[in-house]
Amino acid sequence: MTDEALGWEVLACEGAARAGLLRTRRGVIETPVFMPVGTLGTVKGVRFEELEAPDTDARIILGNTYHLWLRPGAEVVRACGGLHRFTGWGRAILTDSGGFQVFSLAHMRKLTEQGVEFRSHIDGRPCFLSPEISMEVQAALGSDICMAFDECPPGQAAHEAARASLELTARWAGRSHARFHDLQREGADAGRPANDEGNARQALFGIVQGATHLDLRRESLSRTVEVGFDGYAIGGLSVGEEKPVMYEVVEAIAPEMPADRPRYLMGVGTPEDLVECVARGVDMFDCVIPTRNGRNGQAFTSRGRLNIKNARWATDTRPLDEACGCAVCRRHTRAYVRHLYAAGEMLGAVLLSHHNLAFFLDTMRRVRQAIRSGEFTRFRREFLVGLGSGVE
RNA sequence: GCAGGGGUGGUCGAGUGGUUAAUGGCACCGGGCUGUAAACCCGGCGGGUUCACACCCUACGUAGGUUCGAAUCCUACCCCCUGCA
Repeated sequence: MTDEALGWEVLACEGAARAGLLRTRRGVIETPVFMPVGTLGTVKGVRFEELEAPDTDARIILGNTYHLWLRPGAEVVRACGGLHRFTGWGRAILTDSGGFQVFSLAHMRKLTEQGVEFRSHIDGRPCFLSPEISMEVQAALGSDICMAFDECPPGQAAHEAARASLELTARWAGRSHARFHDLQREGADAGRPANDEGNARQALFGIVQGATHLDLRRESLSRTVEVGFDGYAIGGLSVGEEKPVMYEVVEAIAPEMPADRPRYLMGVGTPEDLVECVARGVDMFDCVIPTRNGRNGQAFTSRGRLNIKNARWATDTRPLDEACGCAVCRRHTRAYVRHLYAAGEMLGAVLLSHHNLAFFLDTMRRVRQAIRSGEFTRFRREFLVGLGSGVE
């Protein structure tokens, strides 16, 4: 077992922005990177072939502990050889720990020091998730990057509540770390690549909380770093706080995160958020927006958002985004996609999801290239102007 | 021809004397969605004036009538469906 689960190298910086290489046991990932969300072992509406195609070329996707734990169950995935073999996705996978569900399912869970008791959103039966169980599930899934089990408080959490939450998250970070490394030593990791010469273990990221309170964020950061992780994430943003506040927190905290580790901003964001947070020092992102909004009829374009449901596109024979070279934009018109969507045809949602992911991933490619060539400042300015120009 | 049933807003369909511009569904129009309880949720939806409160028109097959008041009751007519001839 190699000591380092991940390789991390910064290739270029511009201001706080950095372009780097993240070496996982399943391939090299150029950063800044956007990770499509595939909660249940599927990036909804998009086949793996399409995620691997040049116009998209996703190098790493997400899976979710909570959802896969409930269905089909960790042991089913383990019995099938881990999440990669189970799904047929051979590139890297990062699994979230279930911490976000502590927030998103807040009204149907009970929080204790030991862990969280959820009522299953599927059938209502009680299910207990803890740092240890989350690590066990993630080992069974065999993801390449695991996340510590955290508590994600609402963005508006007051100082006192945010402190209590942060401290619980810090204790859970220690427990996650301990159980994770025991499991690695025990060989519980179901996802070791067949051709893995280095016999690399899974990686584990810690999560910084503290809501919008910078003193708490700094404290959370130092306590998380104290535990020692392969990478560090900012959690608990884009969960109800105002956008300028989110940018402030990222701007203050990201540059203070260990420079020799990747920095991951969880759950963010819109195209604008990606560029703005890269500018503030973030390397990794994930968000459901491109797929969820795609399924709900919205296309992201270089000129802003386009609601395909709008009557104005009924006979528009242009692609979703005239500046986009994705497979959908090369072949289909707004009129056709709108027709599919209006008719309730699943292909409408599929095409929008594909385009949105291609747009997000292409944006990140351009971001990386801009940083490497020292033109990120200009890129950022022009990109934002483009987004604000409006779809005609 | 006789008997019975029925004609309601873009559409299907409630409503059988008084908060009825008229319940619902669909269609249509618009908005939202940030570590996915989401192919979901919310709003609008006769016309006109008004920023708005509000007001004015026009509406339940057609034309009359009864009534303080009618989509609802009465009469005639038109049309549709079912059964019998």
